[in-house]
Amino acid sequence: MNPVSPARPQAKATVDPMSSQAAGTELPPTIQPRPRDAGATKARLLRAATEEFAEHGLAGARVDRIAERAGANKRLIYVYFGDKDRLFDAVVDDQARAVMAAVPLPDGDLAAFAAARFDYVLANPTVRRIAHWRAFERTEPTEDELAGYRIRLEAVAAAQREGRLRADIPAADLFALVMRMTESWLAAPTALWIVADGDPLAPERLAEHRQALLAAVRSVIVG
Amino acid sequence: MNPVSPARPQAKATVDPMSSQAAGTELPPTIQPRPRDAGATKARLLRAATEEFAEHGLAGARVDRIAERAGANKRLIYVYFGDKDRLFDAVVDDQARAVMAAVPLPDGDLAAFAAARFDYVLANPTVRRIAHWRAFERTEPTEDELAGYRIRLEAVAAAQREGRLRADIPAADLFALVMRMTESWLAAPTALWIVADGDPLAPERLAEHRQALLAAVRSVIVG
DNA sequence: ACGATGTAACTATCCAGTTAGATACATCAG
DNA sequence: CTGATGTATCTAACTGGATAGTTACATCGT
Repeated sequence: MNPVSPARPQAKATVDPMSSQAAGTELPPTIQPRPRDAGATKARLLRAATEEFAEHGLAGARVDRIAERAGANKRLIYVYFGDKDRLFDAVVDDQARAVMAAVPLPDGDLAAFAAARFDYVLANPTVRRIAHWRAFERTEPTEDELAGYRIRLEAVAAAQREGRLRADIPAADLFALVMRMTESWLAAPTALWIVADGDPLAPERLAEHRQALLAAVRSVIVG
Repeated sequence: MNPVSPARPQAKATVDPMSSQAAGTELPPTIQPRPRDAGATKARLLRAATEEFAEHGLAGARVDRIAERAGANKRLIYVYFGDKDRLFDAVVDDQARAVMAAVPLPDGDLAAFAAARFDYVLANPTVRRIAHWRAFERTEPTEDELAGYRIRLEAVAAAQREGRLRADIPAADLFALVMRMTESWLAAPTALWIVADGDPLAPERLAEHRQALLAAVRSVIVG
């Protein structure tokens, strides 16, 4: 690759920001060298990547920006995660696992599920953005994710058999409908938000929508 | 503009692919020069851009690929549309206008609206992808779009006043819910599709979901 | 002294946007 | 009808800046 570049000595002394007896008056003002902690650094990188990917998507995200946000060196991304794509996968898996854990489907109670999911997505906006970008850029769900959906679908089917949920709609369709409904306000087109005047994200407005959402879900699930 | 370029004679003869008495045996084998038609070229570019942006988003789309898909020269994108961003805007506007025209909300009949929207999105997959990418990358709805939503919202509100739609949910919320429901199957996570076995896009399956969707919408809109 | 952790500088590639034309077609002068 | 001239349409090749990924070291903890 780079056959002609034999060492570059003493370059160090000229730029080392740590050397205390540096020539100038420039005593480095409390640049703590940060205690080394691979786990913490990796976690900071994952967090930074989550924000960056949420904002810009896979293609729009910049590896340099991720390193900067994490206050870590770019190289570490390649050490810990491999490359940009696998970092994205790591972020996606992490987010998917977090939602699955935070929003269960107790006893196939889709109304409770809808409420929990609305609250979670409201509190964690990145989840929705990551999920959507993932759906477009890449596919390949993880085994964890499949298992999560399998459990939820079985819970819905059981509740249908026991008459607690309407049975004239397939379990998957019913679940997909309700899941989608939970995002209807937060994912609504900007134009709709503008036309429906008032701040769409004001706490009272969100509370009002939450009630509307739950009323609608209740209507759907009983038939 | 071009102060130092006085005429440019006979350069032509050296490369003219049309000159029938060209030296070599290389008779250009039916490379039709394509009749010049600015409108058609522009339309081909817009169509190609729509596909490219739908597949890759704004950041992921490649201007060179768009030109190639259109069978046109890259330069023409800059002549006709300005730059990549404005080409994206053109695509978004075009798609938004198309959906607005194709999916009306007659008399605030949300069930009919849901059916029409489901059918349209099914037949035009790019619309959904473009809309989603737009929501993330850029905002700024057009005046046409605002007007479209205003009309639809008023139709819903009117139907609510006349008792044809439930009135305990704000018009905007009800509309957002129904609109979102129409995409629940097509936008469902891959994992859900896999877990609910069978081909999710098979005609019979789609017909089944369509029925489920309409049943659910009917439940929602009456209360 | 050795592996794990960290850093700055570098490179090869890609890609949006530009330059400098070339070709088709219309119109008009002779 | 004929060639000259202007204009809209189209093209290949280039450029400068950005960006993913690498190299060659440095330093810490043990």
